[in-house]
Amino acid sequence: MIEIKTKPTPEPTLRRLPKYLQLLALLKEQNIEEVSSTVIANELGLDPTQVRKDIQYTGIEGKPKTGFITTELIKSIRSFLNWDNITDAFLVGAGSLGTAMLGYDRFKQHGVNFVAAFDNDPAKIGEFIHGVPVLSTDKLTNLTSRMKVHIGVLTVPAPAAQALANMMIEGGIQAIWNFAPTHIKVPENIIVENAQLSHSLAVITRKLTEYNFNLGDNLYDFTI
Amino acid sequence: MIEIKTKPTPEPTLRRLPKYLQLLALLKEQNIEEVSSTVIANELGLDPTQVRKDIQYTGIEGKPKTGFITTELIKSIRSFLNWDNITDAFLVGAGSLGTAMLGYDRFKQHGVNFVAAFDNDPAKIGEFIHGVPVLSTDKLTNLTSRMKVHIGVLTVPAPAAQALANMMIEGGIQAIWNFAPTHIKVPENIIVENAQLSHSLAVITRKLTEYNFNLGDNLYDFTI
DNA sequence: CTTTAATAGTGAAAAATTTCTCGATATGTC
DNA sequence: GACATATCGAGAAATTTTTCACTATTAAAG
Repeated sequence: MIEIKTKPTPEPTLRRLPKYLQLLALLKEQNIEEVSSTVIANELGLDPTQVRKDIQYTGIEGKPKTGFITTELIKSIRSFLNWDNITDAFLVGAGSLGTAMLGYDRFKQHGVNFVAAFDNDPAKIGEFIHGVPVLSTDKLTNLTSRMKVHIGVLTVPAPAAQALANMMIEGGIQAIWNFAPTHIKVPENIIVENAQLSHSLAVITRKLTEYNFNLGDNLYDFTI
Repeated sequence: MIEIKTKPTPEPTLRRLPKYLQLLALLKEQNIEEVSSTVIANELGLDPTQVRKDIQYTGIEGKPKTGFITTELIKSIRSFLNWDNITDAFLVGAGSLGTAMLGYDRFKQHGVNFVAAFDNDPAKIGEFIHGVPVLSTDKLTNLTSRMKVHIGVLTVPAPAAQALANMMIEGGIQAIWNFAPTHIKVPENIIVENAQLSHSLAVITRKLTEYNFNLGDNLYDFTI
């Protein structure tokens, strides 16, 4: 008996893979046909071994001395992330952030296709935003299950977030991309990816403080 | 001689601290005066020790059996993140995402104050978006240095990102919050926080794939 | 054809982060 | 006032992630 256990991919790796894609797109534009981990690492300020290990997760093999074929590497990463298939998604909350996201062309390159947006504002319901129909949140649960949508993007104010998340979960959603500035509680089997601005901002504001405190170095020595 | 070396705060900790603030705001609303690491951990699905260690970075002390005083804990975290001071910031790129960010009230709670936006679209220059004046990107370098602005938010298309980042750096910017879907190269002493949607999306789409592949468990055994 | 240089791939080491264990202390109860 | 209980704080252990060291392979130069 052979037992194969698939380890989940480390999250840090998943967050770096799109960076490689961004760079690879530039290289492809310049008709650079081969690329090595070393080049990617130098370009992005990372360690070459780390890049190589990240790439290995996607299953592609490189050749010593030359590295990887640019177009194949792109394919491999995109396929690994499932960005070469179209996945339907709902957007919940058609405010300014939600509207910006509906108009964000780039999602198409990542396989995300917004089939409907939901809002509770009667003025918005029935309208189309960037070609996507805005529906009443009343229909959220029902449509999630009927259309078998697996990704829900939550761009609503904090107080509304949990209830709307629950509705999607009831409808069988598998993953919630949470932009609402609040924590949402979900069953274990639901994937939640938090994309709150504040999380990211905290890194900046604290690092700025530490940086200015330490005057350009992470070490601050003083003598008494 | 006593030598004190300040270690930088781990990034994972910085990203969790705002989560605690979100929860603490809810507890405060409910007039809950004391809160323990255990409660926070349970509420957010984290480990109590981890919560305690994160909180310790902010310098506050708790009491056995009861925990922390809610309002003081909020103060401590906010102060640690420097969210109790107002920091001026520039927004570069007044597109739909940029506009959404200028209208995002919540930044005031985090001490971020947009003093100007920059764009190269003549139709936008001279206008005000959510009360913030839109200026020509020609003035970016000069104003960054004259106004001593330390945070620049980059919400432009990929091809424009590097040049505009360079202009801010030339003007003496210290931190760039990069929403442009591309990597930007900066000198070592500049803080770059990448907030690209694609990084976050990759986690979702891959996890969905792994989840569906493994049918609800991270282990998939089969026998030959 | 041999030598040199660059890189993939692998396993080990190191570093960072998370989780566990335990003693000390505060709160409330019998 | 003694006792049970919950939590903090600190150090140790475990886990995860990154980096290092080495071998094998390929391409190109001499």
